[in-house]
Amino acid sequence: MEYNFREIEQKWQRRWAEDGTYKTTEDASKQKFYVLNMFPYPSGAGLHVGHPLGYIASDIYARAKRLQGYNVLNPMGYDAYGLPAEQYAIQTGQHPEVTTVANINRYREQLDKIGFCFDWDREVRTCDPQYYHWTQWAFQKMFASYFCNKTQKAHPIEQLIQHFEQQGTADLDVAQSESLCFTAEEWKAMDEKQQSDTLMNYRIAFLGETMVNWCPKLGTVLANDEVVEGVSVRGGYPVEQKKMRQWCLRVSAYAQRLLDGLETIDWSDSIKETQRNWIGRSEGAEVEFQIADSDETFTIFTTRADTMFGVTFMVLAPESELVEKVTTAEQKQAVDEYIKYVKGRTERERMIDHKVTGVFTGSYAINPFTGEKNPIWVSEYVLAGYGTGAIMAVPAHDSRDYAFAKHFDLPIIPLIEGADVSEESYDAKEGTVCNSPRPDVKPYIDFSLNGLSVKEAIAATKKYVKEAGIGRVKVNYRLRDAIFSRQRYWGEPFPVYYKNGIPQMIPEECLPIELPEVEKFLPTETGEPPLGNATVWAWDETNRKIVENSKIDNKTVFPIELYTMPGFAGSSAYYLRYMDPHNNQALLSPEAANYWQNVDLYVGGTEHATGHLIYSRFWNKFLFDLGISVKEEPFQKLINQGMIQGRSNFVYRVKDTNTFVSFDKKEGYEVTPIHVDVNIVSADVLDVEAFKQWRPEYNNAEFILNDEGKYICGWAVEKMSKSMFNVVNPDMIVEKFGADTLRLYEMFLGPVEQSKPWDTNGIDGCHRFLKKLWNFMMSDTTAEAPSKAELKALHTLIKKVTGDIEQFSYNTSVAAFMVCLNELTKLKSASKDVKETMTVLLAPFCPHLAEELWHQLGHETTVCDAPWPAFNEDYLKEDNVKMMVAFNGKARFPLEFPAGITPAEAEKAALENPQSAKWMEGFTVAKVIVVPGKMINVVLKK
RNA sequence: GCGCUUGUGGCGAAAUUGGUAGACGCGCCAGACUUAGGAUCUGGUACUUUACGGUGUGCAGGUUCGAGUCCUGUCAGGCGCACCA
Repeated sequence: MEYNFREIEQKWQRRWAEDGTYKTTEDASKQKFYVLNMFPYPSGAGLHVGHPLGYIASDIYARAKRLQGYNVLNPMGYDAYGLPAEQYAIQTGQHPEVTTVANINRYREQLDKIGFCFDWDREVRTCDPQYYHWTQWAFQKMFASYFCNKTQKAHPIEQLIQHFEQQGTADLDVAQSESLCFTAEEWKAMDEKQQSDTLMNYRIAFLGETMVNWCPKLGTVLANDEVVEGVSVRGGYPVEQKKMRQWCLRVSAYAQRLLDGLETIDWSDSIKETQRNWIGRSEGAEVEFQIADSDETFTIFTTRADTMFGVTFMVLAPESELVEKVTTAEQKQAVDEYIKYVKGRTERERMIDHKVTGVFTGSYAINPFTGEKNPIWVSEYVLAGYGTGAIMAVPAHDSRDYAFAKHFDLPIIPLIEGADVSEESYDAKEGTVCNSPRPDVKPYIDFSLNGLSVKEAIAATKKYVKEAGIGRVKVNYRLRDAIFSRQRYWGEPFPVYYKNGIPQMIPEECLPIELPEVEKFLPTETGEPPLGNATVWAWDETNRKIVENSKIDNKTVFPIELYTMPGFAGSSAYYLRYMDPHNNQALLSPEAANYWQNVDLYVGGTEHATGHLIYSRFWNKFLFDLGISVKEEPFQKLINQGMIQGRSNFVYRVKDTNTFVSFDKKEGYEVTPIHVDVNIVSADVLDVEAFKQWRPEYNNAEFILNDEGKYICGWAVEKMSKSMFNVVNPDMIVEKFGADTLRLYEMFLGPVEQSKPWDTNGIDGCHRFLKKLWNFMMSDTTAEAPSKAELKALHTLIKKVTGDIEQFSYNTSVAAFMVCLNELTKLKSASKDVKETMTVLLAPFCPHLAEELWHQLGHETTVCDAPWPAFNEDYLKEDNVKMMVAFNGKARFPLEFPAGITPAEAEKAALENPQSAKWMEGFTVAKVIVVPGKMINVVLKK
């Protein structure tokens, strides 16, 4: 009987769907295991062979875990809100929902053909009101919370209000946009609007006036991770900085917890490091400087408190509010011109060339350690958004300050013994401090750092600064608050309306607020976001429902927020929703949360390292503070699958002709390489007839073939994309070889984590293996107990596959299957036990085939519920052991010993062997090292 | 510049604690069966050498009886961050 994969795969896919084989329910008698893939954005192009790589790996893992007795949750869904559908809508008028649903259906069809064990009953779509109900709900909870630095967690905003009523801002240690100072009386005296504005300074979801990445071409703001090198990730359009009133999430409040949490999770070092980088913790000190001839002071942040004696000037960020205050009348014109120049420079220009520019303000600051007057400058190299937007410059020990000092001819004072700063600054944090204070200068204060190491000096200075009351120890983070509004249509609407300019939350019971219909998906003529086109988008406060805009009277009917939420809103807590996807009373029930806890294994690409994976962790921590999520970290183990690149093929057109020359004959011709569809090329040999049909202009193409009469194509590894004609579609592979072959081959290609080019050529080997396996399994079966040799081959496989499952080393598992099958075929094995065990081991990799074989072997139940085979070490033990006898580390000859021989006996036998005499001639034996089961090394001396 | 990561045949790649480098597959070579082969099966295949042998895991050192693996330095590719004080 032939291996008819089409019939087998169709049959079992249908049966699994009918029987609900992969439906998962909470089962307290079993240990849970939650496997999750990053859910896809359903793009119009459909899946290519690269997309399922991670899904296959996690599917194998999920299936193996189920066989090992776990209750496995393996859901799938769609990140359905996104820009491409909206752009398509703008161009064609097609509603994004229509496009999205069509794309989802196509994805589902393609996914179904590969035989995943997803529980589709738990599918979620971020654009479904039943789903975004809880996105809106979480936003409202963040609005109603603030973050306390002492408890390091979120609390209800009412607690903060109470604090204000009792003592104003006294004794307050909370996450905030800016440091405010008012008394309880002042708080009580505020009107409603003032109180609302004040609370925005503390809420976790808040309305803030911030500099945003504005993309004029897309007509929306973008998050930092959506902008690369000054252009948008999607579309590559220029992005500029603009001050706007936006919804923001106070992600920065969680910076320390986001950092600490990394220690508890099982992620790759590189991705953890990327996150640490992104969070950017730096420990330092804030020090206050008095402005000379003025009552004003200002604060700088430094990580090099030890360099206080080397400060020769101060620098303010051009955006700093201090600039105006300190600029003298004589310098005003120069400063204004400079500010104008900086504003004219785009973010991109500033990033590309680091020009040394700046201007003197005319004022001086008094160094609290030396008493010297340091000139205050303004320069674009100081960033307004980090620290205090002001620095003390120590040119001897900071390369940027050094460049600035050299350019403007400012003094440079070295502070480390032996540091040569004539050519460049000495930035290293090591060495012995000197010149602090300088020996030739009368000390200004009774404090010296001379003779200390840099580390000691930093600590000593911090201590002094704190005690003298001129500053404080401070930790700064690079992590910014997330901008949470987008000026788009296709996203979650905010459950917010505006009552006399004060944002109000739509009552929780009225959620979800559904996305309104609009005529046009573009911004309105007045520049409002697309939701400004909606005609039914007003909140009737008394009747608690959405009504026509025409009814807005700002007494009982109010306008609703026109912004929508960004892409990461819906993807931040989707893993929680899978636990209880149909619950319309809560995001999820406490029962579901307690059973499934968090994701045990998360699989996805590295591109989300600083976006989704930060936002999700933040979101989960917030829900954890609320007691909704039961684990502090959402994803315990993370595997990042590599990208599959395309392997493009080229034909070579001879210049000015319609003649194409074979790759191996093109020497001597002037040719233009042209991308050719890889689907009409097999093993780099072009299907000439198909090529003629491919494009009308090639109908009459002529070919210069090679000596074998073939047209050979050139090739290159490139990104898999339509324009390169190198997209390989999984459906085509499934059609030709079957899903099980595709699954096996994708794993056999190499380590899951590694990026690699797709090469259809190698797939034959995997397909051949399955055919051979089929023939072996379908041959006559006996009930006889397997022989020793059979058991050895089998248990070698059990050991290898069981170990590989945990390691994600599936390429070596496939190789082990091949070796095992070869062994068993040679042994003419026909034992039913052996066949059954192999079938179970195969089930995670090739579920359709395994299921068919399982039933052919006489089982009625699904192979998914079979027990995972137990490994027995005894079967691997040999009667005889071959050990290599080596002299001075060089392997010379193998020698056979009975199993269980002692090292001493082996040593004796090796030395007495006649073959050894030849090597030992003229030498004496210095020592003998026996590596049991492997090697006997005889160390010789002259 | 800083951080992470990877360098092994013609190709994709294997190699528990240092212990016969190159498993397995592709490709290639030879053979078998075939009217035929882009089917199937068998054997071979790191390089070099007629052979004995010699050389081999980016490069240069080191530790060791023994190094792909450990240490030091260095080069190259990939990724991330980047005027963060």
